[in-house]
Amino acid sequence: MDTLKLENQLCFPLYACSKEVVKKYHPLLKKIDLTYTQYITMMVLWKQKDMNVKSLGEKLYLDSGTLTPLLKKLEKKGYIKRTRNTKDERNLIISITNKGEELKKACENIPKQIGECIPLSKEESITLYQLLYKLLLNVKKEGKKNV
Amino acid sequence: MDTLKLENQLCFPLYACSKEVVKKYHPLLKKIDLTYTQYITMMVLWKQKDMNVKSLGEKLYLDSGTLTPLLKKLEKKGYIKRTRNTKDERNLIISITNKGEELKKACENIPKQIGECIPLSKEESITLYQLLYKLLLNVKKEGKKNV
DNA sequence: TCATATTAAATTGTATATAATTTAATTGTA
DNA sequence: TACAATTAAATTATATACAATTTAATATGA
Repeated sequence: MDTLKLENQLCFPLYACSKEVVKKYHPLLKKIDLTYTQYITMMVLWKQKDMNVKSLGEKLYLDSGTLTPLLKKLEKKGYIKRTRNTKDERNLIISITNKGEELKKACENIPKQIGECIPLSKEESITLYQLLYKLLLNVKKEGKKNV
Repeated sequence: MDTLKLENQLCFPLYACSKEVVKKYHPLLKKIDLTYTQYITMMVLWKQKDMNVKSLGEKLYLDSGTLTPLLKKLEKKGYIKRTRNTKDERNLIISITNKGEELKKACENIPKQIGECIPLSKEESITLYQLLYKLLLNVKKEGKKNV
């Protein structure tokens, strides 16, 4: 078996799937002027109102190189505030604004609309979800070992 | 259930997993001065020696906006040639060079090394692979319907 | 034929991503 | 207390991604 064929890779459908599914979000998110990355950032903040950039990055698997410009955009749109922690000025605290809270209402139908695009049964979706998290959490852990 | 929680999304672990796994390729590909996207492009060309940009893009789920600069880089490295189809000058034919063929040898151990980073059993990997392709092929089809 | 439509790449503009480096603040310790 | 080490963001450099537009070539049909 040729291990260097695209069809024999596990990584490629992962990579392609991710892009195709994220693409499905674009027309829905465009209406509220959010990108996918901005959307998942807001999702974290809808649950936890305050958070520094590092914790946000750990949840989202993103680093400050991606988050710094993204958070400045969200601040400009009025959804978040960026303030230094007075106890430790190294930490930038991201906090959600009222306008940011309200944005959640405009997003309420998105998961259902995306769900309708996913051509998998409920059982298949659950299996996929579990396998992805198993992979994600353990690959991540391995990565940290090397640091 | 709050559908707008990161933990309740199927898309997020897909997005995060894809990035984390692709990241595992970087140290391996760095040795041969390839990026992941360049690597999967070469993978297609190792199997099929000649191909226009459109077909390549369909296989890789990438458009000319991504491929044009990428292919120019691969040409500069000497792994491919870019020539216009004389029968139809709109088509740019991408063909692999001898140097490009030889590159395959240097990549032979990569799939095994990546495989060792994937914390899934053989059965789990197969299940994941099948679910991803089921998702990929049908989401893609739906996308095309709208064109 | 010749204007129109279609097609394939390339280009443009915007937004990620990430490795590596830098800056500034804080911690730990000799 | 100094001062090295560590930490958190920001910055820099490079490479994707992709929607939308443009350009050039080809196909189509009145």
